[in-house]
Amino acid sequence: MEKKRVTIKDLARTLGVSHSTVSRALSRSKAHMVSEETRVRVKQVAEEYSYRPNLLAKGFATGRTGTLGLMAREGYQEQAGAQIESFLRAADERNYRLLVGMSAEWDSPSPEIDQATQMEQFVSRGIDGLLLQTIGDVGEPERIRGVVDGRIPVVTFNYPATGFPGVVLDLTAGFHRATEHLIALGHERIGFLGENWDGPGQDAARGRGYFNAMCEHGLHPESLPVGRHQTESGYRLSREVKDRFTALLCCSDYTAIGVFRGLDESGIRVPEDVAVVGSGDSDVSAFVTPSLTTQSTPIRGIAHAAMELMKKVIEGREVACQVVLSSSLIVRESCGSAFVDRTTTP
Amino acid sequence: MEKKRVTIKDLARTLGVSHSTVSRALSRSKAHMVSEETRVRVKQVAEEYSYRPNLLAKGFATGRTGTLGLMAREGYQEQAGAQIESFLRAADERNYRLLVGMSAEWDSPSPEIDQATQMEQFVSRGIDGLLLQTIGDVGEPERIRGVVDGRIPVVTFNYPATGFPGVVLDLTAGFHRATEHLIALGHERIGFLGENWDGPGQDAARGRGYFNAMCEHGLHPESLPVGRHQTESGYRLSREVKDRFTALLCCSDYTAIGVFRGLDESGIRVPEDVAVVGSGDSDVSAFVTPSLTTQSTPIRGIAHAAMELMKKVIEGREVACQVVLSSSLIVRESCGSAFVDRTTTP
DNA sequence: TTCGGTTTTGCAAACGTGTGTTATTTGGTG
DNA sequence: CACCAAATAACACACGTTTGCAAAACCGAA
Repeated sequence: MEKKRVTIKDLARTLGVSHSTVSRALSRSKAHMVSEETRVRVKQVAEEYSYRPNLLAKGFATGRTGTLGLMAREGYQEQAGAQIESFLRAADERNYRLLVGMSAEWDSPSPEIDQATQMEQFVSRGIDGLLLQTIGDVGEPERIRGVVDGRIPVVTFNYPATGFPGVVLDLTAGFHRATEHLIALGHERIGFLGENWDGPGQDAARGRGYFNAMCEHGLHPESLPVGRHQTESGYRLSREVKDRFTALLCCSDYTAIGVFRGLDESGIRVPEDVAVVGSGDSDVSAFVTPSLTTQSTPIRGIAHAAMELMKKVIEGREVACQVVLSSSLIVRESCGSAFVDRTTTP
Repeated sequence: MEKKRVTIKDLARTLGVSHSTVSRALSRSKAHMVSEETRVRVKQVAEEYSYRPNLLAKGFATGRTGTLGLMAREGYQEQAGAQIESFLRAADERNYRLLVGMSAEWDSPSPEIDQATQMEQFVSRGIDGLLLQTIGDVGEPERIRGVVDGRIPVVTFNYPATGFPGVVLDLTAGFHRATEHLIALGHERIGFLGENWDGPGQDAARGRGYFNAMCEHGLHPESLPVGRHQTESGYRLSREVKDRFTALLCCSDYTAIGVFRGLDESGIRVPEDVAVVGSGDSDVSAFVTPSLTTQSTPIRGIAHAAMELMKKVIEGREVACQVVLSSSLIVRESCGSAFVDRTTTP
């Protein structure tokens, strides 16, 4: 262990030139050209000695590291992972490495480093930009500013933060559409399994779509807060509400699967007795029984859009625009298809 | 943008001391103590000017960065993400940051950077150690050695690589047990949905357990290779094999869910007609109908074990041991429980 | 040959921090 | 007061790379 790596100076010595020449030969700087002859000579020797630049030193000297920070939020067990995966791919394709952090929100078992500290560490490590999963709570933009302080570009995703460029999925419109879909099918008692719509977060964004659609049709909206473990929460809630609703909107496909189970155990059929809508269009949603009508959330699209935005911001071609991606409703079996009269008050 | 950060020299200037004194005051080096008085003075001024050390420079100077590299394998859509998440937590708890990379295996849409290049970039960026998801193919240890060359500690997970310390889950024993469970329930025609058992990879490790158990009971093992998208593959395969088997072992819970759907559409009931076993014990597995008998794969345990091992290796207290974690079988509904005579040849 | 201009190369400083060596101060004791 | 040891601070260099500036080499033309 601890073998010494070949440096630019080593190459210079064996080549009999100065180390600055070697540096220039390897990194095609426009000013101060190096002759074609020495360039090939340098490259050949570098290859021969299998020279690998010390990117730490390089970043230190230039101020750019080719590394981006990704701060994700914990919470959605499966989704968070898939999202990180998408970002990894998107970054990779643009030749960026990713320093990944995740801030715990709920039941953190040990005293972990808080988000601000983590972000500061990222900045101190010389990231070229920060991809930040926002949750849209009050004071969030100020908090970000406090840490980053305009030193490095930030691109947010999941929720807009005023003053920062970001990518946002129009969950509100998506759930508005989903709710109207249910209403068009004749449903009136429609429940929303998610946090209340006047708070921050993604669930609330969905909730507002639901809330608006309900109000527009003179229906009474009602939310049932979902806890940490989505599938289990869906199960539990569905057993609690039983026959109070003819349709349930879930903020995650996994919640919907929990609902399936809970209703099944109560002898309630989906979609005949109760319609269920999910969100996420995860791999399984097409294959559960009944297959799940769900709001698509294009996590790859988000990652790509965020990376493109980041590139623009780094190059100074963009300052604070919001890229809004729309989500579509994927209709499958879990809501039925025919119009059914479900009026209970004769 | 591009605001200048406060450096150690700035502090030294305002304090009227040398920068080395400031450095020593902030990083309690054992030799060359600094007086308690100046220490508090320095700390106070550092706080006042909200000094943040340049970790890039620090890493450059010391050779240690407090960053670990995590090279994951793409493939298991949901699982890869969850695994990264577990590692993030485990690293965070030990005050390490994570540079994460993921190597594409199958249908990479664009010419991405290959694994070796990525690993070299990680090393060049000065990681203190590499957490490497191995797949156990031939020549893997040599390839790793070629890149890392004994310069930084490596801890593998998922599959042993000779010469490297690692954490491995005993999938073989797990599937051996699962197979025996099915045999004990009276099954004889048991199919394995996964790559063949003589190849590399996790599926094969599971397959060997299946293979051995079958042979030990004089039964004929058969594998059906699963493609990229697990849920869909489970669906497709289950429709192809129809009534050739009375039990199916899946390498992922999601494959099992696909199987559920496929069998259901063919009018085959689970578990009455066909028993199904999954792997992963994902959140949904307890809530699908029927709930899934599955092999637990403690991804958090793997992450924690790998991090503990990494710490030991970095400190030089360990060289090349393999930590073997065992997986248990979680029995639920999808295999039935009573012994049923399923002999078809009268 | 000498000159001017262009291309190529070398020198040296800089980036921020850590640390070995040396110089200074401090404090106690004879 | 003088002296020595211990504690503390300063000086200087190192880490590997980039880059502005100056020097050198080259080349063609007067």
